[in-house]
Amino acid sequence: MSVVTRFAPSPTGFLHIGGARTALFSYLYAKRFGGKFLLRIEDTDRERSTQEAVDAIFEGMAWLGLKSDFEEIYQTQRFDRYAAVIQDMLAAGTAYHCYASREELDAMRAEQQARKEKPRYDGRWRPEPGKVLPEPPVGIKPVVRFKNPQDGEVVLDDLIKGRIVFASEELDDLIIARGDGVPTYNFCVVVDDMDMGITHVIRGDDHVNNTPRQIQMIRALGGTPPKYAHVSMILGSDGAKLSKRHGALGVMEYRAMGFTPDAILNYLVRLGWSHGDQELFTREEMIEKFDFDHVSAAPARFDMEKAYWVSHQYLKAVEPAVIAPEFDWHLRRQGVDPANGPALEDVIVQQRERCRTLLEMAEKSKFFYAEVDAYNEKDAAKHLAAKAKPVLDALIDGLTGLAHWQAPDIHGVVHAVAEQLGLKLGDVAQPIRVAVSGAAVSPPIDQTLFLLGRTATLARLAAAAVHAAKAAPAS
RNA sequence: GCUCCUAUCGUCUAGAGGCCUAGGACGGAGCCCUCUCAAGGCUUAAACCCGGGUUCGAAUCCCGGUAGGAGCGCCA
Repeated sequence: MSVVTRFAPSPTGFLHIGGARTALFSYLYAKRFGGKFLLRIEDTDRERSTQEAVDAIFEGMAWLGLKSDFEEIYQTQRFDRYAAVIQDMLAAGTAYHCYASREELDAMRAEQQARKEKPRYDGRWRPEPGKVLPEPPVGIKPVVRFKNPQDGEVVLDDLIKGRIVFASEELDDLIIARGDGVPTYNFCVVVDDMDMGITHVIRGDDHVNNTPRQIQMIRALGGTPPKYAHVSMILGSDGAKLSKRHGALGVMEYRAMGFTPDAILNYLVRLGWSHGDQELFTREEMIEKFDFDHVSAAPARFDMEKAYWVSHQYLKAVEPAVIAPEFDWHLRRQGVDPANGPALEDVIVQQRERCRTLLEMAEKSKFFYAEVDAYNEKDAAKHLAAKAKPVLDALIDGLTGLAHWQAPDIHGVVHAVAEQLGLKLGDVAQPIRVAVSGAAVSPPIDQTLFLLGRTATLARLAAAAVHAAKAAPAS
């Protein structure tokens, strides 16, 4: 049987990092076995579901490159099917009407908690042989409850957590259709997973306690339960649960931070999963090697430092052309036009070993595409003081006459100036850096000038010379 | 409260009874290299939650604590 997995978010917010990891695991597992992966929108709660959230989820999945093998499915478009199944269950006696009001149920739960019991439905409308049910009150629309078998136990052989056994009597009769007829989550999931031939349900471990009831429903419907893998959640770096108030970020925010999709995926796949000592995986390797045997059952903390390291490894390893579009996106976001300067690929090659993210790279590369509007104060004070004037003049002189604007030739001029003035290379290179980039950090100076081009270089050196001439003599 | 889950360096993890003097990676510290920042190379500190068992032998198996977490809706 071919593997079919699904990612089934409810559209109540952006695609967060934990959801992205669950989606990734589902995707990888399906691909590993040549199966299918599908995306299903669980939007039965119309109060909380929004179109913006649906769009945000699609956007996040698309950016990560986790493509569904089918057209997206919306539960709200399957109401007819759910209604038919509920009718069947009512007819078969595996579900029943319950007329208890919300107030009645609230009171029941309050009493149970006062008695230090687990709050649960007490079965007051559950039909049993020989039991006399109350007369249905008029004017009340009943909910439909699943009649959960109360004998024996339900065994869940979880691919990550191992065997978990639940006593059936712990499972109360959950509502599968509201008073207005709208079906509920636990029921829709069961019907959908059966209808769609889902073989492996991979989801957050906040669902383990739902699983035995879902298994019971599947059995009541005559189906065979799929395999389950409950993935632990991701914690913040302080070990606290990630929430909207506390550090929970949508995947698109990681884009804004300068991560590439592959880097995020690589970081996430190693969060809770391992393959020996291997840290870096291409997408193909992830697919080839991912398995649940090595997924940790314990929650893991999101470590930004390690994520940055993974990001850096990707920037250094990947073909520059692959990340050029994303780099372009960041430069434009920084307000510069990438057309006004050297080819992005060339800049990437020079910058990537000193940048952990594309955001950082864009910030450090702006000067290639826009004028330097202000010098870093400290750097200018140090390197563009009066004593820099002769250095800059000599450089302008040497570079103006340069026959070929190539890195080795530029390198030659810089060395010659240093020698001629009896200075160390750094004493020449640093004033140039500040002059052309505005600050004292840049790629190797010959590469920097080569990429910047002769015209811009000379103009910026000249401006710096003016600045140095006006500067107070070095103390 | 009840049910369920989890527990190895600060963090992510390797570990399937002897290969463990507990390995790798991030981060930290130090040194080397160096035109800046990096990158790179080398070195280094750092962990089996506690207590009982089982066994010739336990990080690994069992039991009990402890500490975290999840769930207990006409939410998903």
